[in-house]
Amino acid sequence: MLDMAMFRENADAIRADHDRRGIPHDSIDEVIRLDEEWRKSQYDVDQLRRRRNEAARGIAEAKKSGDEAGAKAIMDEVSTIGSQIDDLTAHSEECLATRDSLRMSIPNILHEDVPVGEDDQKNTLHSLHGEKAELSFEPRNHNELIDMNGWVDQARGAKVAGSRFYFLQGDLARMEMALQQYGADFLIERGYTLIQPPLMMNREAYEGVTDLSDFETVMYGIEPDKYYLIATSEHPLTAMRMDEVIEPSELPIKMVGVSPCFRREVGAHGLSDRGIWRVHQFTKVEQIVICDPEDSWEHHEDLLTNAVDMWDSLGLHYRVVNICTGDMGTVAARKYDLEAWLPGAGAYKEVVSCSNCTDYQANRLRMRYRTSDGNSAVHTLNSTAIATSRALVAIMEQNQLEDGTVSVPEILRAYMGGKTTLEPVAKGD
RNA sequence: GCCGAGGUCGCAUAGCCCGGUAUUGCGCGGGCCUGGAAAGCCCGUGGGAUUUUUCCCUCGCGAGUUCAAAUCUCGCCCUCGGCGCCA
Repeated sequence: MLDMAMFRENADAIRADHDRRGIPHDSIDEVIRLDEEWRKSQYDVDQLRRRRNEAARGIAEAKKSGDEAGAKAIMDEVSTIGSQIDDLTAHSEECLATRDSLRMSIPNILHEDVPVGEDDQKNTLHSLHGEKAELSFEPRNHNELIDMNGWVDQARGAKVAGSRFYFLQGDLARMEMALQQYGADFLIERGYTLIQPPLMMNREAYEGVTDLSDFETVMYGIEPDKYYLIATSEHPLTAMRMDEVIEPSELPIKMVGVSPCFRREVGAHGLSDRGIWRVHQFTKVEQIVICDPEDSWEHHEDLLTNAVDMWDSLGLHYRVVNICTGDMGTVAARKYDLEAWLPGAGAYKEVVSCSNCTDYQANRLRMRYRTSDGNSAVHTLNSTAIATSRALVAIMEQNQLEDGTVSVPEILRAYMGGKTTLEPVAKGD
């Protein structure tokens, strides 16, 4: 959510940003109008309250000096002021609530270097890492590999839960755990604190970190307890300091979260999504930074560097893209994606997303730090390190051998008892 | 789940019984003092509006009683302690 000061003092900057995104200004103008109306009616409410407070002091004064008749006179005079205040307050509060729910839907101000374009086709190449392996055979896609090796049981996942749920089995499950462990260790060594968050959040905290439409399309709600299953550990880790004033000496706060992630994936269908590429549940190792606004662009580059170093260390081929205006979403001011090469699919596909959300989440969360000039919103950043399901797909497709087995990236072998190849699950009998 | 005690400004604390302007300490910022510093003293320290001077809000959340609620009443949330259950 943008700071209200931005609408009052620099609305043209928001309008210019909407122009770059190709969206109309209506909401901005409406926020400004509602703000003016709120200020006007709130002023009237304040004046009435002022009269009430003065009367209350007068009554107290009169009673103290034993002037019961005087006290009674003032009481009669202001007997209806309470209901007047109630009426006016209702209107004032309505303006404020409407203003802010509209403000919640207005996206963050983009960084000036974000390329302009209407959809993901206009994302620009930032860098290319590793190279496409020359295979002497026709590559299989990961869906074929998991089937022929028995690494994922999709049919039974659907039976006990629903479509896009799955049982991860054998060596692939073991590598999934190795990826979690490796990803966490990698970031712990770079000074990040390992955090295992709650897997459910309440509505208020959740509204602080995400686009409101996500409640319909992304998050699972838990009834009757009114909790939401987290879609990523970014959400609880970022909301962790909600309603707090952070001492500057604590900044930057660097955390690595490891957790299961739950996503409804409403509306996602299609051949390209078969297998475990797009599923309702996976594990993710996530980087989170909460910092001084001065430093956030530097931290954004650091997060990207961490992701790049980690994916390089896995020996994978991928590219980094600079996300364009039309592909950006509401919360981030700038975003890089890592897209891994999938030879079976013949395409680069998203495996990491690295965002600077500037003060957008912090404003919603009322998350500030102390400055010599009052309290001020912090900046929040997040980046995937490893989303295990997608990393597994990238490793399977890039490291596949002619017989359908998969070589284990060297760096992971120590986490898998020295295993060098993923082998088929033994057919039970 | 049951019983008890709690939740007050960044932290800590007083006020609650008996309704009438949010207390004090620490921390932090500014000023005075100093060759410089420490100490000491003074001012400030949450959110909002504003005609820049003042006003309004804020004592876990919400409702009620009242001219007036941190204070009284009811409901809820959370924390701590004890008991019960339990991987």
